[in-house]
Order: sequence, then structure tokens, then C-alpha cells
Amino acid sequence: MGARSIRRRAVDEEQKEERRRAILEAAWQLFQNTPYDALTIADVAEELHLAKGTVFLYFRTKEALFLAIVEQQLMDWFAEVDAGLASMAAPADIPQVVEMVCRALEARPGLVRLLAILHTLLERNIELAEAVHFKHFLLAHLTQTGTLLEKRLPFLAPGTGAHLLLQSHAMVIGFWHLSDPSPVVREALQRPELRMFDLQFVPEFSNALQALLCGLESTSQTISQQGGQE
Amino acid sequence: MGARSIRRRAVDEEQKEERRRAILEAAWQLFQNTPYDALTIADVAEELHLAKGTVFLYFRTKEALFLAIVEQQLMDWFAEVDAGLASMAAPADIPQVVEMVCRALEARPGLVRLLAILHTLLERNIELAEAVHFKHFLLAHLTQTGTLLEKRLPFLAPGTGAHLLLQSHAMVIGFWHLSDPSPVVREALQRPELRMFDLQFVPEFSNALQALLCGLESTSQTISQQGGQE
Amino acid sequence: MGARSIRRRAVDEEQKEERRRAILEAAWQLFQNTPYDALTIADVAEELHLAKGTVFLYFRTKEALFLAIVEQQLMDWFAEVDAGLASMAAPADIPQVVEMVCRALEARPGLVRLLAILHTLLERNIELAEAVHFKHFLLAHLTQTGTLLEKRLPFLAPGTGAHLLLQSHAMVIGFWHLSDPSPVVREALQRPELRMFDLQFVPEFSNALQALLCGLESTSQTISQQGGQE
Amino acid sequence: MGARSIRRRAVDEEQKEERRRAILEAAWQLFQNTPYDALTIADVAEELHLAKGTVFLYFRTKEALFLAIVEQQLMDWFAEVDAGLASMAAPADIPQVVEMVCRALEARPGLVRLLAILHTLLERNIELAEAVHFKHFLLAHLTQTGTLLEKRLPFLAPGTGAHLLLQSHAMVIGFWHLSDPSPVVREALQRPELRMFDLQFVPEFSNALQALLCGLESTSQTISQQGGQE
DNA sequence: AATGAATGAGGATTCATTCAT
DNA sequence: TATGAATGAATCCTCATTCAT
Repeated sequence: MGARSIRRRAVDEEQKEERRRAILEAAWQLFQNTPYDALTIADVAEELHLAKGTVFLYFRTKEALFLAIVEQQLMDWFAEVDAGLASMAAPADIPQVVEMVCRALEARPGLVRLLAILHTLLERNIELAEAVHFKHFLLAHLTQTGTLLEKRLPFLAPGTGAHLLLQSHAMVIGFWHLSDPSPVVREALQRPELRMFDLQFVPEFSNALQALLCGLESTSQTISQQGGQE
Repeated sequence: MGARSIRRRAVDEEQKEERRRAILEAAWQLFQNTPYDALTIADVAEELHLAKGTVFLYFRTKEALFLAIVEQQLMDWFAEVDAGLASMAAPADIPQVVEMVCRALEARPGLVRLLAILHTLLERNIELAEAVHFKHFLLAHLTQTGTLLEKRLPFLAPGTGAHLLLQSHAMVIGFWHLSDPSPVVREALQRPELRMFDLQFVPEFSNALQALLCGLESTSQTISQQGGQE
Repeated sequence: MGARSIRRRAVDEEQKEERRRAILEAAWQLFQNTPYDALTIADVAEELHLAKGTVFLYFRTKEALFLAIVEQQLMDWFAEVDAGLASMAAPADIPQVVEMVCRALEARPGLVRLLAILHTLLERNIELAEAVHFKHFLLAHLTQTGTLLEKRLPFLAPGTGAHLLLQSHAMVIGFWHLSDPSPVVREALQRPELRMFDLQFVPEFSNALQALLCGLESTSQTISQQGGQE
Repeated sequence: MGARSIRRRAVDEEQKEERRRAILEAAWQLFQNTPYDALTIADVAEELHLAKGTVFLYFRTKEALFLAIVEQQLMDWFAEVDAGLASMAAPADIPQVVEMVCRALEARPGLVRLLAILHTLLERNIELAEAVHFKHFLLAHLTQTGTLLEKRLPFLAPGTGAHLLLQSHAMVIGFWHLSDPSPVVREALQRPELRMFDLQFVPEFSNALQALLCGLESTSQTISQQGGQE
């Protein structure tokens, strides 16, 4: 196994943080090739030559560990999207924004897989404080990135950017489910007449997001026109 | 207990079909008040005064049973939507269509819950033939209802109605996940600053679907205008 | 392993009862040489060439299994004591009764060990119905044997025989704890000056029970004398 | 939290002894509201703002810690009983002695709970030296208090006082087990017909001890009478 | 066709104790 | 002496599914 060794005993805060990162990294790597259910804490510990108990010293539950991974990966994703938005001209093209968002997702298939089980698995078996923390984290980023979005897509009413991101989140989940069939179903979808079910995540998501945005844009225009006419 | 009795031994095809329906009905009723994981085949059998093994005579696996329920409920849903569409004027309003679709969903919360686990749970542990059957079933209805949609919403290009239904399916899954948090998360969302995460399924889905449709409409207009200009 | 085979599949009630007995017997045998904590259900199942799950088909929990053993062994013990009492002359000697009771205990060291953990381990993790059943079982035997005792030991006021048995039960527990030290403590007790702690269960229990009975007898005499004087 | 602070680093013997006492005190306080199994060394350490490891510097194991508590509490108890006996007239009433002993127990429910697990939990996982120490401690007090008892209760043959205390110890254990049922059993015992199992520790213990003493008394009288006759 | 007994895989988690610092 | 990070053992039970009857 590609076991990455760590120095003995994390004494000061910095070392503990490093170990925490190491655990996150190991779990994240293992998750690339293993479904969540099949991935055990024992696997993670073994990968790091740690005892199982040690992992639980850093993450209270398996769910908390993967929620932290989601947080980390989402942070990356938000950063990339924020940067992408920042580098765009003030009124940006919808397709341009959509493409950038999709690229950021495409580069993180593991994140998409995690988002697809976020509500059904990861957000179970956590404590109130953990839930609150995670949602606060989300809130902060949704607000920030949402605000950036509003600047680049002026048809977004003030304060609706964050909600648009939630809508995108829903679509990520939904389209991932549709585009990640079980092996047997995948085989079934090879039949020519069933090809319409054989969807690719990125194009589908991209499509839908684009349509959604166009819809929001056209609706806002109608409203402003009506407003102008009066 | 609401145990429904059944005649002994189903000998001819008709009786077998009736028993099959009884099992579906019992499972569906129990599912109203019990999450999928917590609902056991033993519960279903007991409800019908049948032996566990008998249920497996009619449905090869638990997944196959619930997939059949999905099929049944979807059939109902498609029927209602088809009727709704049929009763509309030829170029229908988007909001009118959206509302009708949402009403049909709202009346079937159990169906929505099943769709949300369709790809992650139900479509696992089935055989190729079952997968093919289910997808053929879906294909037929998506095609039919999709065609009806295309007639009512002329901005839908020929052949895109079925795909639009798939997109809606994705959004059902995604928005259900967002609007059905675990108890702990639900508690967290009571905090005022986190209220933006406390979403209602129907309004959210309705919103997004409407936007999507508007987007498709506006895009098609642009295209046709461009086409017309040239 | 001394695995005792059983015919396949216990279909009728008789076979099921036989299998139930076989499980009890296997667990009881294993318990002779293994402390409760160290004895796993898996051991019991393996001994019988059964699957673990099968054992749980007959006993809901490990505690329920051992509670059933206690019941069985106690039933034997009560039977022996009842017979012993029945064969005695009407006003029996206290020492005679004590000796008979002790003999019945001495023949069942496993039962004594179980009684010593009855309240701290076995009666935990059971359901109300199981608790009620066990206590009803106890009640029946305590009442019956208690009544017999009252007949043989006339100084026992009507209705106090059962309570006397409860007192004996308490003393069984207490003296067993005192006479069953851990290996290390046992070693310590080898020292000459600590010999007073190296107690034998039967003599100690016998002694104390005899004293208790004598006390009850003398007290009752005093009372009746006082009654007679008036 | 009722966290009690302690000076840093115990350098001289006196400070170390003080810290030892503080640990005992904290564990004892926490034990008032928490069962032994549920009380962790971490809790004790936290209560004192100490590190877990520090506790193990003063007590080799959890069992040794609680054994020390037993020792401390027993010392108190012996002192109270000794004082009580000392203040009695030379030939004391049995009921008087019994009542005094029971009062001393009643004031220390925690001690009773500890005695009930002394042999099954606390005396496991200790070393020979610790066992020897504890038994020597017991020996000294049993001898002393036993001797006092013999003086107050002349029917006690010389040297039997200590043994009587051991017998009382057994009865404490046994009657505590009987009077401290698990929650489920306690619920079961609410049924009218099962009320005979719903025992109170002090009355039961008091009763039995009194009977035991009366028995010893009457037996000794018989013997001495027999002796006198010859 | 119906039964229901038998199967058996599958894993997070706690906490007393140790020991490097 | 104090710390607290690291260790790792230990196990019951559910339930979908099978298959002998």
C-alpha cells in the first residue's frame, strides 16, 4: 500500500494539524477508488500506519471525517470559482460562468460523489455542533461566492446568488445520480434504445444550469421591462 | 394491526397477479411511515399474514419490490400529468404546466422519497433483465409524456420532451435531498442565520423547473430569431 | 470440540423445543469452563455447528439465553429442594433443612455462579416482557417452595417462606462473591495471616443460613411466649 | 463544573499525598452520580484539571483507584461503628447494634454500591502487593471492630467477631444486588403481584442481620447450657 | 405455491493504559 | 512529575436471502 509515514507523536498544534491533514488526505485518496460504504476507518488507519483509535482522536465519527473532506474540497472549489469569477468582466456571459463552474466540478469527481451522499449519509450521525459548524461554513462561502455571482450576472437580484448556488447544488446531486448508474444498469443502458439514459454528468449539469440561468435572466428582463413600462 | 387477509394459495395467473398487487400495496402503505432502510420484508409479510419466503416468490429482492412500487407510482404520476397536459390549450403557459406537474408530485410524497433513493439504493442489487425492463418502462412513458409536453410547450424541440423529464427527475432528487435533512441538521437549521438552508421541496422544485423552462424557451426564441433573421 | 450435531431444520414445535434445549445445554456446558464475559454466542453456535444468527432465532440476546439457563437450573434446584422437603418429617430439624438446601446448591456450582451475576449482568439488556416472565417464574417457585418450608419449619409465619428464600438468595450471592476471589487475590489469601478471608462457599453459606433460621426460630418463640403470657 | 484546582507539580511527599487525596475525592464525588462502568478516568482527570496520565501516576489502574476509595470509605465506616460500639453498655442489645451498623451503612450508599462490585470488578486487575495490602487493611479493621463486637455481644465466641463482619459483608453484597434492579426489572416489579421482589436495602439487610445475630445468640445459649449441664 | 428455519457477513467505537516528550 | 497522543482489543446483532420441507 502507498502508506505514507508520519513522524511519531504530534505534540504541538502544528503537528496535530499536519496529522489531521494526513488523515484527511489518506481518506480522500482511498475514496477515489472505493465507495463510501466499502471504505472503513481501519483502511484509513492502516494506510497511515496508525491505530484505528488514533483516527477517532482526530475525527469523532466516520461521518465527521468525510464531512471534513467535503469542507476541504468545497473550499477548494469555492476558491477556484471565486478566482474564476474575479477574472471575468463585469457583466459576464452566462455560458462563460457555466463553463467555469463546470470545469471546477469536473476537476473534482470525488467531490461530486461526496455531494451526492452528503444529505443521505454524511449528515447523519453527526452532532448538532458539527452540523452547525458545517452549515456556517457553507453559509459563508455561499454568501461570498453568491455575491460575486450577483456582480458578474447582473440579472441576479441582490441576495439571490447564494440561493442560486443551492439550486446548483441540488442539480449536482440529481444529475450525478442519473449519470452514475450501478454496473448492472450501466450494462442495460448499452442497448441502443436506452441510450437516452446514458448521461454524462458534466454536459447534463452544464446544460441544465445554463437553461436555469437563462430562465432567470429572461424572467428578470421581463420584470424590469414591465417596471420600465409603468 | 391493519393486516389485510389474502386468500390461500394463488393458483391461477389472476390470483397470483392479485397477490402481487397486495404485496405492492402493503409495502407501499408501510413505506408511508417508515424509511426504506427501516422497513423490512418481514414487516411486509407480517402485514399480509404471509411468510417472508412468499414475498420473495413474487419479488426476487427487496430492491425489485420497491422498484416495482416506483413503477406503479410513476405510472400513476405519468397518467395524471398526461391528463393534465391533455386538458390544456395547445400553447400552454409555462407556469400552468409547472404547477400541474408539481401538484402531481405533491400528491405523492412517497414517490419523491423513492426517486431520491432510486439510483443509490433501488437500482443496486437487481438483475440485468429487471434493469432493462424498468428502463424500458421509463422510456415508454418519458417518450409519451415528453411528446405531449412538446405539443403544449412548442419551444421544446422535437424529441427533447423526454429529456426535459429526465432533467426534472434530476431536480426532484436534488431538491428532495436538500429539503429532507436529518433530524440533527433540521435542528441546526432552526437558527435564524441558517434559515436559507431550510428549504421546502415543492416551492424550490417548482421555482427551478420554471426557471429551467423559461431558459429553454428564451434560448429557443433566440435561436429561431437568429434563424429567421438570416 | 465436543460438537453435538442436530438434525437439519427444526420444523415442528417438538424439534424446535429440542433445538432450544440443545442451545441451552451447549451454553451451559461451555459456561462450566468459561466465565460469562469470555463466553461468546459465536462459541455456542460453533459448538452446535450452527450459524450465529440461528442462536438469536431462539434467544433474543445473550442475556436472555443465560436467563433461560438460570430458569432451567433453578427449576431443577427447586425440584430437588421440594422433594427433599417433602421427604422430611413435619416439624423438621433446621440443620436437616439447611444441609439439604446446601447439597442442592453444592451440586450446581454453575448455578451459583450465575446467581452471582444475575442482577448485575443477566437482568440487564432484557425486555420488560422477559423480566416479567422471569419474575413470575421465580414467584411461582418461591411461593410453592416457600409454602413447603413453612410446613416443615413451623416457626415460619405463614407467607414468610418465600421471603426466606429471597434472603437465602441474597446470601448465596454474597457468600459466592466472598469465596470466589480473583486469581491474584486467591494467591494473596494463601498467606497464613490472611487465611480468614479464604472462605469456602458451602460451609459459609450453610453456617449463615443456619444462624438465620435459628434466629427466626428463637424470635418466633419469644413472640409466641409473649403471646401466651398475655 | 465543580472542578477543583490543584497546585502545580507535587514535589515533596506531602504534596503528593494531597494530590492523591484530591484524586480520591474527585472520583468519589463523581461516583455518587455515575455507575462504575460509566465513570471514566478521563472524567476524574478533567474534574481536577489534570491529564489522564497523571491519575495513573498515583493509581496504577482504575481498579486500584476505586479499591483505595473503598479502603477510605470503609475506614470511615469502621470508625463510626467502633465509636458506636464504644458508646454502648457492655452487654448490648442486638437491635441496638444492628441499628447502629445499618445507620452507618445508610449514610454511605456509595460504599454499599462499591462493596457490591468489590469482588467481581475491583479486585480484578490488581497486583499481588495491592491485594495483600487491601486484605491486610481489612484484616486489621475486622479484627479490631470484631473484638469490640465480641465485647458488646458476649454470645460471640472470642475470635468470631471478625468473621461475623465478613458475614455481614456478604449480606450487604447480596441484599444490595436484590434491591438494585435494572430499570426494566424495576418497572416489572411495579406490578402488584411482583411487589415481593421490590426490596429496600436497609430494612432487608437489617432484618437478616438481626436474625443472624439472634441465631448466633440462641445457639451459643444452647451450647453454654449444654456445657453447664454436664 | 407456501412456509419459516437457517444462514452469515459486516464495523464503528470506547477507554484503560502506555510512553515519548 | 506532568502531559496527552497513541494504542488496540473486543463483539453483539440484523435481516435479506435461501432452501428443505
